[in-house]
Amino acid sequence: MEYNFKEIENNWQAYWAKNKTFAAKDGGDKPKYYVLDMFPYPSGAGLHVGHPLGYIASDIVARYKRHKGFNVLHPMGYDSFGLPAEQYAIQTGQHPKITTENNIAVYRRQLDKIGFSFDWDREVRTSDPAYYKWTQWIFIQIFNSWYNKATDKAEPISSLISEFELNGNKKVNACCDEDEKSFSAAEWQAFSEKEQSDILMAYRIAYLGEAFVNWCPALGTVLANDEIKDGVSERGGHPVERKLMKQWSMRISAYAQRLLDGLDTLDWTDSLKEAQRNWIGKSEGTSLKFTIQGSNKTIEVFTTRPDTVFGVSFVTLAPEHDLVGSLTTLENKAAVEAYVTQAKNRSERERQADINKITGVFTGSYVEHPFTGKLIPIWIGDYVLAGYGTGAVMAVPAHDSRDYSFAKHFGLPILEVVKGTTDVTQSGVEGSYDAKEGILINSDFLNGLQVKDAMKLAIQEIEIKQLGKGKVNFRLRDAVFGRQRYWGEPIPVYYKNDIPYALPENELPLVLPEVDKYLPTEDGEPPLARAASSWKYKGEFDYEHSTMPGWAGSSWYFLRYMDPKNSEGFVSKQLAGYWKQVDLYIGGSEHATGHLLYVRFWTKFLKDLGYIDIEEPAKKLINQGMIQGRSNFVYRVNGENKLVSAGLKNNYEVSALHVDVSFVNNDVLDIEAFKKWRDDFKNAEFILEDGKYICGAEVEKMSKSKYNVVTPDDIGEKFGSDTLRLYEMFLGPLEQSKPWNTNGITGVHGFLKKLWRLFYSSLQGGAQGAGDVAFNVSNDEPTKGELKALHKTIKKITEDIERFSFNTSISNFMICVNELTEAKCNKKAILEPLLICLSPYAPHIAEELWKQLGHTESISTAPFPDFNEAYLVDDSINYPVSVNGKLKFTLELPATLTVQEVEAEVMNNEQTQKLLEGKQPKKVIVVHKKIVNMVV
RNA sequence: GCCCCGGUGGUGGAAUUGGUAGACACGCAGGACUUAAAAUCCUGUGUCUUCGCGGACGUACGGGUUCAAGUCCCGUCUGGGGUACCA
Repeated sequence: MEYNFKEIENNWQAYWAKNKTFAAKDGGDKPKYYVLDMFPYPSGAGLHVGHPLGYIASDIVARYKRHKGFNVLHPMGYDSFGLPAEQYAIQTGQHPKITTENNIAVYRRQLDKIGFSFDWDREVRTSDPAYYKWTQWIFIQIFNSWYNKATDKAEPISSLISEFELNGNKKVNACCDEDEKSFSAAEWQAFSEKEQSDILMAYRIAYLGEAFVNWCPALGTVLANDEIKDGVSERGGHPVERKLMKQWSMRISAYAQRLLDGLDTLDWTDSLKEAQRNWIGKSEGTSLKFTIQGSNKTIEVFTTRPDTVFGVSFVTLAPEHDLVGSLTTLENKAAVEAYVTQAKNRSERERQADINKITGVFTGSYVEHPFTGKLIPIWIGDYVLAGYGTGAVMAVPAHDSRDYSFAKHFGLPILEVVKGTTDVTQSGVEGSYDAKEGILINSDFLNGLQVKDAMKLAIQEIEIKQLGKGKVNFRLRDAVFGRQRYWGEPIPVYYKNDIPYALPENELPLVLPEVDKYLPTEDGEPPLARAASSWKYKGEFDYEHSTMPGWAGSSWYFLRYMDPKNSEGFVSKQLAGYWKQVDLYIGGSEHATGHLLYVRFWTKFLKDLGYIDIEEPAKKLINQGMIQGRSNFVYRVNGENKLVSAGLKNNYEVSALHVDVSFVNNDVLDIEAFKKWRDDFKNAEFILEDGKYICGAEVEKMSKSKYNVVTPDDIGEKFGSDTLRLYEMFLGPLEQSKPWNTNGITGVHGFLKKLWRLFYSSLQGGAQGAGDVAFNVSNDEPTKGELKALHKTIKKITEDIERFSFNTSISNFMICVNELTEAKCNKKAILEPLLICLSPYAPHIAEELWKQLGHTESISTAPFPDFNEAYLVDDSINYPVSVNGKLKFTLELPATLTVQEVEAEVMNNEQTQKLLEGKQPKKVIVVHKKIVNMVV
């Protein structure tokens, strides 16, 4: 029987589905192991070969852990709310639900074909009302919570209300909007319901607030920062502008410190943790007040360099700063007003476009230096951001590059206060000295101190003089939570007398209503405003018209898989307690600062409220690299219907055209297929080299428009899924990005055929046809060599899986099969354990051969073979002998020899004598069982 | 600019704690089987040099540490990713 992968793979996929082979049990004696993939957005294009890369890796781990005796949870689902389906709906009028369901069906078929061991009974879809009911429920919990800094966790809003009733807000230490006024208990009682609601809103973790958002007029929606690239929307490339809008937001900033601290407990890559640290952007410094000349008002700045306070040569305010109006003197009024208007109207895009253009204007006013009393001019500049710190900076041009550029541009003084490697005040020296190293000079009481010590002392002095205090700032902003779109979870809120109320939990889910069109209304309201007039709470009160952003559903889905059918809660406490954290999470690095921050945030929140026990969603995380496409080109002679082979293109004026990679094999074009592809090439003339048309090639992103998309289906059709799985792993390290090419696929396919032949061979050796050979496995005792080959492989494979080095495992399997083929080994005692090792990688062929060996149960839970060191011990060791570190020859010596005996053997050796030419080596180094090195 | 990760044959890549660089696979060349092809099998394949034995060089580049460096340290070049006026 030949290796008929098609039949084998179909049979076993049907078997697994029918027998629910991979269903996870919610408990039992086995230790649990949770392997999770980032679930896909089901796009219309289906899966391409890049998608399964991570899924194959996680599937190998899941299957391996089952062999190792774990109760494995390995689920899959769909992040099925999203803009593409909505865009499609806008264009075609088809309901996004329909498109989404169709796309999911395609994904499912493609996934099934690859033979993943998912527990499909636990599938979740974020767009399913039974799922988003709980997304909405969690939103309500967040809405009904505030962040208590005293206990450093989220608490129910009811505890805050009680405190307000008792003591007002004087003793409350919360993460809330800045500029909250203080009030007493009596004042609280006297506030109207609307006033109370507004105050509470400033404390809620999910809150309705005014926020500058990235408004995209063309899409009629608000975009997150990570949806904007180069000032235009990532999708569609439309211009984006800054606009102040009422928006639902999440107070993720309350969790900044915990999000930062938690990173230390995680087994994630350094680069990913670093990306999150930068995003959170903690900076320690101090606030400092500058008194305005001729006034009792002050300007408060935030600085991380209080040590350089004697180097301040001006103060810069953001154009939006409150004091701008009152500080401007009469003669500067016109210039300042013009500047402020211009700066405010500059969209984010324009600001980014001319990032290096320095602009600013002098107010005409001065502040007094807090220590020297010297007068310092107040400027306005849009390099200062209104939303960060206090919206004002003390400018120290000698030691801050932005202040430096500003000072240079406007001819302001530059005072050196830190003696570093360069003196910025010297002519010819360009740029500031920003390093936090050096000795303080020109700085009164700080003179002679190191920067670090000067910082401490400066803060101390500032605090004593009550000019300000040490402070920590975070770059992390609250996340806007509303989208003016249709295809998302409705926010479960209604409005009564202009006050937002959360829906009662027993009225969930608030189902997405039908609309006539998926566009904003004429007056700019979101699509949900198009819902029938009956779509009102209690038939009377308007619902919120925004929907949730894409990250809502994905911020807790890992919990739902634990208890997917639960109708009483988002997850039961008991099952959350059983499955706990994700043990291994695999997904793309593009989610480094989006999804992976939000899911950590929600996890911490749910823990604070006692629903789950874990602080972090995923212990270990691996980013699989991107699989890039490899595009092929043909070269058309300009103005003619003539195509030139790549090697000859320099002889002509040509333009390169993308050609569908399915007509190209090893860069050779299938001319007949190509002619049929597009009518305009039907009569084209081809200029060949060596009788072939050679295409040009380039590595690019895999995309439809570049005709370089390769789907797993094609490979599966030609070589089978086991080959696809092995090949994707064989390409290189999981985390590395690499272009897809099928050049080596025959190698892994050949390996599987060779494995098959170990079981189905007449064992005549040498060249043999693929004739009809019977299953032929013997029960003979294995030889020492065969056992060594097997156990070497068990050892390597185990180590490889534990460190997620899947590409090297495949090599090791190849080596093993090569050795067994060489030894003509068809012994059950060797082949049976080998099959178990291989089954996580190539499960179909493993199941089939396992069955042929006489087993009636699936191979999937067969215990992983134990590795026995004894089989690996060699009787002799092949010592490399080198002179001055350069290898000269190798010497086979008994393993029992001691270091001294090895040295003696080497020295007495003929070849050594020849090399030394009678001289004595200065030194001989023998590393036992490793190497011998002589120094001469 | 800053932060992170890389740079090894014609190609993908291996070398886990410093210890025989190039495993495994592709490609290429030659050969066997075949009327032929496919499939399969065998041999060779880092570069230079030599008829050959062999020798020299070799992990982006320049230094250093070490008996020994792809691996550790310093500097430079270069590719990829993240981030961007965050005071």
